[in-house]
Amino acid sequence: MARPAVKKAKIEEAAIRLFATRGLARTTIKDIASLAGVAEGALYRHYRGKNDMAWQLYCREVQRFSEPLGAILFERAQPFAERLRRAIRFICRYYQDQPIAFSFILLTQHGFPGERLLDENRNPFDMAVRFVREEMRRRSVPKGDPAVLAAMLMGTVLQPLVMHRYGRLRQKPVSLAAKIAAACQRMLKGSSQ
Amino acid sequence: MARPAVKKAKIEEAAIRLFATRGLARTTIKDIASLAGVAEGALYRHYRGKNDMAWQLYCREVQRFSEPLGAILFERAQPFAERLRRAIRFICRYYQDQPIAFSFILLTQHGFPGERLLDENRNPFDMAVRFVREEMRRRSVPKGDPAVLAAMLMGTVLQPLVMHRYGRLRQKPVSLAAKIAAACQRMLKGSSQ
DNA sequence: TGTACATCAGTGAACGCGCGTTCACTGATGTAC
DNA sequence: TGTACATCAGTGAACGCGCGTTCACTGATGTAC
Repeated sequence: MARPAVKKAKIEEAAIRLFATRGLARTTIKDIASLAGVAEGALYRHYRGKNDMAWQLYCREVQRFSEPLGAILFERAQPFAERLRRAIRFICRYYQDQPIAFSFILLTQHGFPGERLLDENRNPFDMAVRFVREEMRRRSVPKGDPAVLAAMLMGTVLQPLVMHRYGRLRQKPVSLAAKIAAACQRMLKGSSQ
Repeated sequence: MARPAVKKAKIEEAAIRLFATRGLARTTIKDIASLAGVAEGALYRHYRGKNDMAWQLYCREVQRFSEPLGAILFERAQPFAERLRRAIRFICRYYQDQPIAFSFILLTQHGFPGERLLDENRNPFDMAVRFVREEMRRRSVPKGDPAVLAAMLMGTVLQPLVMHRYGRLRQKPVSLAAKIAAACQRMLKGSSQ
C-alpha cells in the first residue's frame, strides 16, 4: 500500500457542487481541480475520466437517496397514507439538508451521453410506479394507470422543489412537505382514471 | 437587397431538433450545419454565434407556446374549471403536435450561461402563479401560497409529459389531458394550504 | 529497530483534438439609370 | 430593355482557444527482512 487517498473526497465534493450549480457540460476539470485545491491530473488516479467520474457519482448519489426512500415507501406495517406522507417529508428534508446532492440528482439526469440508464431498483421513478401499482392492488388507491399517477405525484412533489431551487419559493423546503402531502392525498381521493 | 435567406429556416429547424434531443452543450455547429445541409459559416450570417442563436430560438419558442396558453388561462368569460381544463388540453396537444419544439422548451430551460432569464410575461411559471393568484382572489380556489400551488399544478401536468418523452408512458399525450385535468381539479378542491 | 524496496496518490507541464468562429471569396438577386 | 453596380446569403478552408487527457516524475506510506 501507499499513502491514503486524502484528496479523492475533495475532488468528489467539488465536482458534485459544480455539476449541481453549472451542470455537467459547463464544468471543466480545471474548475474541479481548482475548487478542490488539487492538481488536474489527480482526478485520473481515481477515475478513468470526467464522464466516468460524473456517472459514478451520479449512481452513488441516486442510491444514497433512493435506498432510504424505498425503505419508507415499502414499509408494509405502515398504512398507505402514512408512508406517502413520510416519503414526501423525507424528500423535502433531503433537499433541505443536502441541497447540493439533491440538485445534482435532480438536474443531472438527462446529461449523460449514450443513453446510460440506472437499473430499475435504484431508479426513483420506477420505485414510485411500483409503489402506486401495489397500492392499487391493495385498493388503497383507485385503479388506473400506475405510471401516469406516479408521474403526477412525482411532479407534485418535485416541481415545488425545483422552483425553490431557482429562488422562486421562499418557504423552507420542509415546511412545504405538509402542503404537498395534503395535495397528493386530495389528488388520490377518488381518482377514477 | 440580395437573395432571400432560404437556409435560415433550415438551420433553425435543425438546431431546435438537435438541441431538443442531445441538449445544447452536446450539439455542435458541425452537427447543425450538416443536418441542415449548409456550410458551417452560414449560421453566422444570421446570428452572432451558437449561444446567441440558441437563446433567440428559445425565446421565440417559449413565446409561441406561452401566448396562446395565456389567452386560454385569462379568458375571463370562461369559468375557472373550464379554463384549467382547456389549458391542460392545450399543453398536451402542443406536446403531441410539436414534440420537438416542446421538448426544446422543456429541457433547455436551465442550459444558458450567465443566468439569462425570460421576462415575466413570457414565462410560463409566472403566468401560472398569476393565474392561481387571481383565482384565489375570486374564491374559485381556496386561499394559500399561489406560487406553491402553481408549482404543484405545473408538476402534475409536466411530469407525465417528461415521462412520456423518455418512453416511460405509452398513451397518446392528448389522451392524458383528461386524467391530468381531473387530478388537478381534485387537488384544488378544498385545498386548505 | 533499521534499511531497502514497492506501491501508488498526487503533480503539473505538455499535448492534441474538437470546437466555435473568422474571413476572403462566390454568385444570385435587386436597384439605378 | 440592357448594363453596371451594390448587397448580402452562403461557402469552406483555416485558425486558435480551451478542453480532457497523458506521462514522466515526486515523495509519502506501508511492508519485508
